[in-house]
Amino acid sequence: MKSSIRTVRKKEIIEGFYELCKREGLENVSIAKIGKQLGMPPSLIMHYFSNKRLLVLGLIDHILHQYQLIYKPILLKFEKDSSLDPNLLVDRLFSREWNLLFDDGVFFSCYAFIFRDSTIRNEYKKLHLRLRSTLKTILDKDKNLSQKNTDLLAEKIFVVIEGAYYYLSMIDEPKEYQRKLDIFKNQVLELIQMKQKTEN
Amino acid sequence: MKSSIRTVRKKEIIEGFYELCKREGLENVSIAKIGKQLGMPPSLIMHYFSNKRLLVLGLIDHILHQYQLIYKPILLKFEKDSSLDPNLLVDRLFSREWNLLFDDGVFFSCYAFIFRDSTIRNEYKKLHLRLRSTLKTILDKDKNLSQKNTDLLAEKIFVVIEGAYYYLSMIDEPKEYQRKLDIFKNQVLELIQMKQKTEN
DNA sequence: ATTTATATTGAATGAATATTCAATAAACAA
DNA sequence: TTGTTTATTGAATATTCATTCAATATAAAT
Repeated sequence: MKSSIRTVRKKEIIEGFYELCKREGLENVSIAKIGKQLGMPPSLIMHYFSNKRLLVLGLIDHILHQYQLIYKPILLKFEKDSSLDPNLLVDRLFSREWNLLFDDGVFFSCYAFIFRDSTIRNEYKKLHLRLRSTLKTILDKDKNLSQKNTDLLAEKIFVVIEGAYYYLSMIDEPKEYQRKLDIFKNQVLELIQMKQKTEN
Repeated sequence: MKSSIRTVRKKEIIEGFYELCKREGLENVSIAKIGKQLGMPPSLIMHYFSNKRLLVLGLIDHILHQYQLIYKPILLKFEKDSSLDPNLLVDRLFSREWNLLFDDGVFFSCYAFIFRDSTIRNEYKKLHLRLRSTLKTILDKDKNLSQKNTDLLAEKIFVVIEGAYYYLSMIDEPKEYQRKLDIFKNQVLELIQMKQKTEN
């Protein structure tokens, strides 16, 4: 009830924008095209987003929100159990089921904005800090990792995840993909099971 | 002498394109703007690149070429010496002096194309395979790493480098940047000095 | 029911877009 | 020098772009 027309429509517009970006690429989407996709005049879109930058900002907000929605349940699953099966954790961290909900092309197109827009850069940064922090919370629950620097460990784990996300996006041959994925999963496993030093 | 007008002009156009992308972002650069920047009519640009896709393709070719030019000397330095100082290697791998020659924003904008253009995807893939292969060659020269799976090691090292490249791009505070950089450099050092298993 | 605020429409704007074309100039080959 | 290919120009195309505006409809508040 509280969701006024305004809120609903803004969401609808951003989602239409996102769909078009998936299909045609961010650089090819115009306000007119979004209007056509949603069956509304461009002027209505301008009514809610008074210029295109705000529209892009809204899209990025949406994407980062999605990103978080997908990662978090994976991680929260382990917040219930106080014991931690490293293999299971790693499996979940590298699970790509989110690919159905989430388009990598749009993600990287938007990521490119961080280099010319500090607002966007900070949003991205905040998201990644949150992801690391959640992972640390989970690692802290593991008795085997007590007295280890889990902050540091979370940092090292995520840099592999992000490198893998970047690198694997180029691979379309399934066997090659799986082979490389296994390497990176193993790399993270080794980090978790390593005699972790406290200082860097 | 062998460089015909055609070759020279094409290069000039791509470089103008690249400069504009740095300043204004790939999505805001038009053929007319490139023409203005270079003092030539848009029709001349179309004479050499018959449509915009070819222009983008040329830009990506240029970028990947630059990328390679910057990495390779770093790595080739170690091809001369048969001994390998891991600290020095890691320093070079993470050196960001290339930032002066190379714009990260343009790189990621172009990277986003891999998701909708398989030609571009393959170009990016080829580049990354080459980088890993060069690193392997270097690692193979180190006696301490003999009988280790250097293929695998190169893969693990580069995924950290790439994750770091991605992640550090968000950090503008120099101290924080340095702190994180040190973590990732150390992570690679540990990989090199680790008792590396032969299988995965 | 009347007022007020918001939502929606459709038409219009001028600027910018990629691309085409015919004409001229320069470079090259014979 | 003549002929031919390539380089360069500038004007023109139709289309699309983000954005504005005034008019109308709907919803919310009184």
